[in-house]
Amino acid sequence: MRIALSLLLSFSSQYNVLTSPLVEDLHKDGKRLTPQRLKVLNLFENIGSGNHLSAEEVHEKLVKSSSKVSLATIYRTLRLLVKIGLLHELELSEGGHRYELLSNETPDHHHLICIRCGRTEEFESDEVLRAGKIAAKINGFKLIESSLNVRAICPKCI
Amino acid sequence: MRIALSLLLSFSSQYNVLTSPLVEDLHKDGKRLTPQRLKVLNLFENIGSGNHLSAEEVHEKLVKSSSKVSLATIYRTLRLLVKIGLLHELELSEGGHRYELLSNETPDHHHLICIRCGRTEEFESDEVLRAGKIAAKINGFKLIESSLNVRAICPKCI
DNA sequence: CAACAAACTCAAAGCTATTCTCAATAATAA
DNA sequence: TTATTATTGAGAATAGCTTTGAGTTTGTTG
Repeated sequence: MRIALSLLLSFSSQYNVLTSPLVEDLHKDGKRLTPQRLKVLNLFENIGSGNHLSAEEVHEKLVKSSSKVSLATIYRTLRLLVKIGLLHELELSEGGHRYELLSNETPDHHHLICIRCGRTEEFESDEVLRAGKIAAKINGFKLIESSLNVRAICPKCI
Repeated sequence: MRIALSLLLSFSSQYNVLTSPLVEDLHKDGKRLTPQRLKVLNLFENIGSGNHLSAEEVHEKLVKSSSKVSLATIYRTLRLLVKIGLLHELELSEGGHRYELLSNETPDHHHLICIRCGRTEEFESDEVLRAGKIAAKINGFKLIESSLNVRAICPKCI
């Protein structure tokens, strides 16, 4: 078991940019780097940024790749990774949160969501960001985040 | 009781544009115009379009104005009014649906939502609509609705 | 006005996403 | 290596919103 983890670690540090900041951030807080946390993070790195998974989907995917991680742990891990700043949490309208890799290169973006299958595409738009900023200012609100959710039906589901 | 309803009806038809189409739509389907349905619709007309209530809020307001309508009925009525096309259903992110009067004069609009108290302001933006339309087209999606939800904190809650 | 299905109320039950519990396990620091 | 203590797994519990059921009331139509 010890050997397996070492392998996992060295593998990760070769291929995953996020592993070492993760380790540091965790240890700073007396937290631990566990195989489960790595598995979740690796999953997001493998599917790449621009993909959005719910806790349930993360769970499914890990189970399918014969990496069983309990759902409770996934919820805990997702929260942790969001706090650390490695994942970004979206709140889509059709119930439930989704998560995506937060990389520095990814600017603020919006989502095109298929209401049938949940497929999500993202796009950027300065105009949209500007509109949100202006609306908040006019009403005296303190802006947190503005996201355009375009509800639509994707080609496969039409 | 019969008298009360007649009064309500004639009152409604003088002041509420929506009552007669409501009656027709209902009867067409063998459905009935009940005082409860009128009360819900009147509430939305009184607060005017541009206000968004959850089922729970509709319930509260009716109870306060000493018009007790059960919560179950409110849920059923809201669904009905949406189906008929008199109300528009929003799905905001922080859980739960909200409803607003759908009038022909109200163009597509977006929402500025206080994440603390739920206060919601609306605004319009052609740029935003255009951005949604373009995104859907590029990805081959069939557009249903695009709404910009600006999550923010309102002056009272800061 | 009477008959009858629709709709109402109240309360209980359902969802569904998330959190909690706690014994068992395992990552870390010394 | 060992002690310490964070973390895990599994399922039960929660929370909030929503729906359903049973029994009663009430629009509506002829």
